[in-house]
Order: sequence, then C-alpha cells, then structure tokens
Amino acid sequence: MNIYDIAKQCEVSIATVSRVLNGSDKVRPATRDKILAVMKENNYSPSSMARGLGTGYTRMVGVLWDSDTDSHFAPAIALIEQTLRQQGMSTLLRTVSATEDKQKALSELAQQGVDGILVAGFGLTDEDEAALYTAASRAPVMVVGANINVPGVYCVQCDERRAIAGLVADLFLRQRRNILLLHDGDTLSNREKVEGYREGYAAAGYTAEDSRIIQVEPRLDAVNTCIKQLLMQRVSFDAVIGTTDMLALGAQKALQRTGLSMPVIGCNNSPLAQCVTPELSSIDNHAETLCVTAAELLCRCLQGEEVSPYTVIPADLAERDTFRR
Amino acid sequence: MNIYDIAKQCEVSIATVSRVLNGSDKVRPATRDKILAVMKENNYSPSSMARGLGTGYTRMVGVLWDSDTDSHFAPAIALIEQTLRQQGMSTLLRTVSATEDKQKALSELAQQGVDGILVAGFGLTDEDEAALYTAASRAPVMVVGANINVPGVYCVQCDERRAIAGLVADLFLRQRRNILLLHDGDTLSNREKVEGYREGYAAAGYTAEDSRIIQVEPRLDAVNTCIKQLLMQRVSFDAVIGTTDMLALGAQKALQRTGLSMPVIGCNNSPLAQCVTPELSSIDNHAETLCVTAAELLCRCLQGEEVSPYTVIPADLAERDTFRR
DNA sequence: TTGAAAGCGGTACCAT
DNA sequence: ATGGTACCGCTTTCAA
Repeated sequence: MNIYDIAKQCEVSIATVSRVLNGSDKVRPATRDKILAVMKENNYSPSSMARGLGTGYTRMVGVLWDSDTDSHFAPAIALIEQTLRQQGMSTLLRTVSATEDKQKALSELAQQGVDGILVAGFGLTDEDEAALYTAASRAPVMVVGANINVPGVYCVQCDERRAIAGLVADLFLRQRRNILLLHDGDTLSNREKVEGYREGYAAAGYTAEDSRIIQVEPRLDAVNTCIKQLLMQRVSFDAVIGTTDMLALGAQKALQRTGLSMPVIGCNNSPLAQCVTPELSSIDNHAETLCVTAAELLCRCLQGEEVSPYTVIPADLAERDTFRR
Repeated sequence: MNIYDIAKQCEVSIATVSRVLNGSDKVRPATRDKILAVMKENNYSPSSMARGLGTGYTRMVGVLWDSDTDSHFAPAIALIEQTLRQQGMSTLLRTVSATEDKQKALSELAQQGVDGILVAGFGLTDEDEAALYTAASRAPVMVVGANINVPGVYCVQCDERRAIAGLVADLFLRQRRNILLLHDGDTLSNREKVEGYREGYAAAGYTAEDSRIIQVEPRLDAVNTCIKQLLMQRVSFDAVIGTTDMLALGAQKALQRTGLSMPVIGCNNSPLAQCVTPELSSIDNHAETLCVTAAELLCRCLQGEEVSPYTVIPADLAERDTFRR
C-alpha cells in the first residue's frame, strides 16, 4: 500500500495525499477526511526511506554508546531514546567497546545518514577530536559528559571537577589529608576529576601527591588487589575517592576485609551505591538530566535553532553510610 | 557525492558503479579498481535510503527493549547490537516502559520499515500476542525469554521453569518446606517461574501454597515493606526466591535488618548479585547467550534460512553466600 | 562486460 | 484547493 494506491482509491492526485501526510492546510476538509479514512482503513504508513530520499532527512539520531560504561548508564540510554522519540526522532544505536575503534564507529554512524549524532558514556580522549570534527561536518554532534571545542560539536557536561574539589575540601575539614583517588584510565572525564582533586588540595594550601592518584582496572578483584598492594607498600591514605561507584565499592570491600574503615566516595550515584551495605556515598552527576538535556538540545539544533556549544549542570554529593559531611 | 558523480568521473554508467558497490563479479578488474579508487578518493558512501527504496530492505533491525528491566540487561542490549552489526544489520532502538503501550510500540516499530524485530527484556503477557502477530506479518519477530506460538514469531528462551523446580528440590533437601516466592507481576516469564515453583513442590509430594507466592513492586523499599508485613502477619517461610536479583536482594536486606537468616536466591545472576555482601546466589539465565543466539537466529531468518520457532537454553544456579546446595 | 531505462515511494515546485 | 511532474540515489532487468 503506497501513496499511489491511496490517491487512486480517493480519486485524487498523489500530491494531495502527500499534503495530507504532511499536515498542509491547503486541503479541503472533506478531501482530507476522505484520505485519512482510506489511510486508516488500509493501515497505511508512508515509507520512511522514500520520504528520506525526498527530503534528505532520515529523522534518525545515531547514538554512540560506550558498552563498557558502568551499567548504571543503561537507564540513561532509555531516557535518551524516549526524549528523542518525543521530538519525533528515532534512535539508531551503535555501541563501542573499549577495544573497538571509536573513530571508525563515529564515521560509520555519520555515513548511515543520521540527522544527528549523540555520543554518550565515554571515555573520549584527545585523539577522538579529529573523528568528531569529520562527523560533525555531516551532522551535528552532541557529546554527553565532555568539553570539546570543535565546530559543529556540542557538549553537555556535569561539573564533576568542582564537585570533587568540594568533596576534597569536605574531607580536609574532617582532617583527611591523604586521599586516595582511584580512576580507570586517561579519559577526558577522569582528567576533569583529577583536576578537581588537585584543585581541592590547592585550595587548602596543599599539593596533591601523584602517588595517591592510581589507575586501576574497573573490576572488583582488580581494585581489591590494588588496595592490598598499596597497604603492603605502606602507602598511607585516610580516605578514598573512586571515579566510578564500582571502583569505590571495590575499595570499600577491600578495606572492610582488612578491618579498616575510612570515608569512601564513588561517582555516578548508580543503583549499586544504594544496594550495598554499608551504602556508598557517591557524587551524583545527574546522568538522567544530562542525557535528557543533551537529547533535547540536539533536537533543537536539528530544527535549526541556535544552541550553546557548551552546557554545564552542577553535580552534588549523595551522602550515605560511607561518608557524610 | 552520489553514484552519478562517481560514474561520471570514471566514465562509466551508474549501473557499473552499482555493480561494484554490490560486489558483482561481472565487472572488468581494471574498471572495478578505477571505480573503487575514485570512491575512496571522494570518501563516497551510498545513501542507505536510496538503497532501501530500491531493494525494499533497510538492513535495520528494530529492537524493542523494556526500559524497566533489571539494569543488568544493559550489557545484553550492547551484545545484541554487536551481534546484529556483525551480520551487517543496524539497530533501531525502541524502549518501552511499564506504563507505555507495548503493542503500539511494536506496530510503530514494524511501520518504521525495519527488516526484522527483536523483542527483549519483557514482560510479555497474553494480550501482546495479537500485536506480535500483526508485527510479524510485516517482518520476522524474535522474542527473547518467552514462548509464544504465533506464526512469524520466533522465540529463544532459557528454561527457568526447570531451574526453579530444581532449586525448590534442593531447598527441600535442606528441609526448607516453606519457600517464599517474590515476583514482580504477571508476565509470561514470571508465570514460567511460578510454574517451576509449583512443579518443585509437586515433585516432592507437596502442594505449593498461594499465600507464599507474592507480587511486589521491583524496588528495594517495597520489598522491605513487604517482608516486614509478612513477618508481622506471621506468614512463616524459611527460604526466599526472587524472580529478579533486585527482589531477592531486597528480601535479604530486610531479613538481615530483622536478624533473620535463611537461603535467599535471585534470578538473572546480574552484577548486583556479586557486588553485595553477603553475595547473592542467583539463577543464571545466561542472558548473554540468549541475546546473541536471538540476534543470530533472527539474521539467519532474514537471510531466508529456515529457523526453528522455539529454542531453549538451560539455566543453572550460581551458588554464592546466600545459598549453596 | 557494459549501458539504458524503468522502477522504488515519497516531496515540492509550478501550473491551473 | 488540486494536479502534473521533475527530482532524490540506488537497484535491477533487458539489450547490446
């Protein structure tokens, strides 16, 4: 059932049918009703491909998603899809694991003919900028959780740097001067957090020591091993910040086994944090708000609206058992 | 840059370019090389829309995903996307929350022109069968984790019924005769589990009591309230099975607070189960295998291969702190 | 091995 | 308000 069939049945031209399809007001109500009736009767729906060929738009947004991200990001992607759908956009999902080539993924997505691209859950490094630039030349790119200054690339970010700095200040107030920072690699997001960590120290008149900024694999057992090693090496620390809840949780469990107790704070405020005992304090980066905002801004951008290339949202601390101010 | 531009630059017809694009062997090697070179040089990639219009295929699979599912399902969807991509298919994601209309979602997805549909993470009830049938008439439908006998609908399922029955038998061996079964609604999957529960009792020569089959909202606090109420009402039970890890975990925490201890077993073997203390025993339904299998079978189906309408994968118990055989 | 041309199902401009 | 028609970019016969 296509537009020709509908036109024939209604004894009108396909142009008129097309007008009805696109909600033009230049159609006599009687004609419109007749056409709509026939459409419904035949359960007709226009071919998105043919439409796309004609207009040059697919009404699809490519969503690039890091499949290795904390699983707390799963609800976020649902939120993105819902937000896009509300704006009449479909979601073409493309996941990328740590070992895959993000840049290739980005360019493939751009070539799929999507109207816009949303990059989420990363993990971006400087090297990805070139790929972003290329992709942005085909379709607007929106990055969640990063700050990248590339034309055609928009960013929505949570101010985690500031949040970490504030957290460090709070820990200092409680006489914690040797804060361990566990992170899982050199990503832009982690770099921000390390920045915040250093800022916190600086603001208190101290200098952060690199020996307490530790990279570790994002697995419980790896963190456990790491903490044990640190203790054996007699690296002293009296508080732990993990750049993900998983890292913080690993530390908490390792310390628990050793009989030690100290403030432990994670990031992302994932469901995990509330499920464990003792409940984990966590910096809430408001992933949901971030995602919804990103999706909305991207849609506005696609509708030709002027959109700010960089949007910031404040983070705050979800205080639970493992640390309270 | 389109096929005409390439053809012109190569001084051939678009038909020849198209042949190269589709890997036809009826092209002289020299011609092919020239065309490929020009394509690469111009960073050309064919319009998927135009292609779709021509062939009638979009090479897209619509994935319908229950956004309310345990977040452990997130890696699963990544796995689906990756598997589909390996077969040259793109993933059009459509999430559905509990309050939304699944049937509408299904029909909309079918109308988007996808080549096939993959339904995952549900939550299907009998009422959805009609919508499945309609959708299946436009494109093959693959359902993960259900057993639905509708033409054009394929199912891949884990035998959780049997697993639960086995678990009940194991609990009986340890003299647990009053097993509480927590579930989160009347879904086909839950129904299977309840079936298994009853089977387990029957096999031991007992009859399961409905008073110990309890529906509860899938939130920690709701489960907590529920358990407390049961204790106050003096409903006796000496073991708990939850149809998700979240439910089991909620029960475990509630019991812990009350100072009680008994076997607690969840389902899905999600990361959650390993992260908590004590670690939660859980029935592993091998979601990963399930998803990969589903995606692969769907692709085969799309390639015209004959595929069995129902595939079963066995489940087993991940034994941890809260119950060992 | 190559080319010409008729679709595929819409959109949108120009007439009427 | 409606119709006619030239695209959009690719696939796929049919001829040569």
